[in-house]
Amino acid sequence: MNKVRVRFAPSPTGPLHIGGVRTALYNYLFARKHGGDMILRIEDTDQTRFVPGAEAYIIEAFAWLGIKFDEGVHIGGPCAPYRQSDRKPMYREYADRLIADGWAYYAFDTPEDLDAKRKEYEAEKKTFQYDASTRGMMCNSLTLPDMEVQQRLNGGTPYVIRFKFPANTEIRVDDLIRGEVTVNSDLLDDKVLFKSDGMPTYHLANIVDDHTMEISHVIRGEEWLPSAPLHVMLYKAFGWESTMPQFAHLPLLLKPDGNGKLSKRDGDRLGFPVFPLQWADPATKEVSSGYRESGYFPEAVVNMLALLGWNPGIDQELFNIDELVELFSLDRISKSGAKFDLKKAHWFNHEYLIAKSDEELAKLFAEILQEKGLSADFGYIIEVCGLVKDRVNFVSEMWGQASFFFVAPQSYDEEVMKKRWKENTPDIMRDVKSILNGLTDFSEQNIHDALHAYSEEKGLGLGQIMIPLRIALVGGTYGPDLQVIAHMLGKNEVLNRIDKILTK
RNA sequence: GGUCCGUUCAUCUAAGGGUUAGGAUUCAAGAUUUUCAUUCUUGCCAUAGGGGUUCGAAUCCCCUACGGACUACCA
Repeated sequence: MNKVRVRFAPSPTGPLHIGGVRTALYNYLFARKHGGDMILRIEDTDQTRFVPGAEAYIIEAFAWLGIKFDEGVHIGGPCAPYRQSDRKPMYREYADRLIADGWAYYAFDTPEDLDAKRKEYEAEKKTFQYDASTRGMMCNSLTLPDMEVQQRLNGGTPYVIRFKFPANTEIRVDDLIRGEVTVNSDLLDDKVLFKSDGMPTYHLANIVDDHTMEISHVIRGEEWLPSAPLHVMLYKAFGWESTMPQFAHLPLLLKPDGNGKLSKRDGDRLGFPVFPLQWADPATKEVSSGYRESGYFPEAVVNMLALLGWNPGIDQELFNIDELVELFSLDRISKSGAKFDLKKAHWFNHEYLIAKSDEELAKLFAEILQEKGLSADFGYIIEVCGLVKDRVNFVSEMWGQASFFFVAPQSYDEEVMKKRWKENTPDIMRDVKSILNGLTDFSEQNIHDALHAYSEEKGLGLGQIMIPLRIALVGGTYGPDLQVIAHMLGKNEVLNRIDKILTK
């Protein structure tokens, strides 16, 4: 087998969609698994859809995710340039070659002509297709006398170059995921390969680039399956059949609710990111959320994405990227589309969060504290993180679980107060205050022993003591062990907080 | 409309003709926790429908239904 070389080839028309990220990930895993190369190529043949910043966004997104390329626009390589607009001069000769060999022809039909034709057909409830059955009545180098064609070409009349599909031919695409797909050429239209603006279309540029870059496997989304026969025919037309890459068309990522392909709007509508990084549309200023900014760990996103449409066939679900590389294989990719599951995405992030060290989390949490204008001993923050990490899915949720470690509660959960703050509670709290005040060593053990002794002495249920005390210290009935909290806050703070709730 | 692809619990999926159809997430219950969460245990929940082939079908074939993609001088 030749060396594995795969590419991810996005269009810089906006932020990278999470489905595209998955496609890139599968390419990456496949390349690593087989010791091959992973290439980042930018397909910007449509100048009208170019969005500034999109290319940089794509590169930054992969850097964040830890998906590394061996060659590409950002790092160069033996097949440079890797941006199709920079490769523009080389495509023309390939189009000419196709024409010379009778695989393509010039077409002079204007967009208006084509539009009119389509309308005409539509009126008869038919669909117009530029193909073997209709090209004879259109304005092209097949119907015009050679001289006129030359005149038009020389005179600067706009034209496109179309692929000339042979009539009634079965075209077979061998897909690594779907098996054999056969289509009759009569169903395909004479696709434009070269546009009137001098740029190739995706189809031409793609095949030329994949060939010259010696791509061995084309792993891309299922939306490309319908044009795969054209691509196969192009390889044939160029005489590159023997080195044609193998195809693998990935199932689509679907909306979590209802049906259809996951789209940009779904994210905002359903509250989850569709993009790896936050993106502000330069034209509309509209901001779309990103996984990074939402607090997802890149490893969690990679793990989750890897399992959306592929699985290793074992019960394990948590894998780091090296394990994924080790286990990955194209034949375990499923054929049907996968719906994004927000809850499971949260779970993945939770698993990666609790696997992190308290210190790592403390670094992240310290940033949040800083934003709130709070500071604390780093050792203390580490301890807090250790206490609350298994209760959250995101670092950003830690504040909600741990604010009382840094500031006294500003309010008390009313519902809990109503239920738990009884008539005799103030008296109990006063007792508790003086008991705690009497402790010289404010250790967890001492606090525990003192409160238990008090409970027995007075014949009070622990709940009557501990829950009000918890409300005083925390603000509600949640949080880690109360003795631990009290110890960490320190005697003065504990006494102050009891005072505060008593005088409220 | 046409072409192509697809269809196992709510969701991601396992089971490459023979299992009580397995796991994970979600949800629910119980245990633990003086709180909340964690954790543990348990439970609920699926082969789209109909025909074949076969001793035997989630698995192979056909039809139907449903879903999706594509159908641009966009990728």
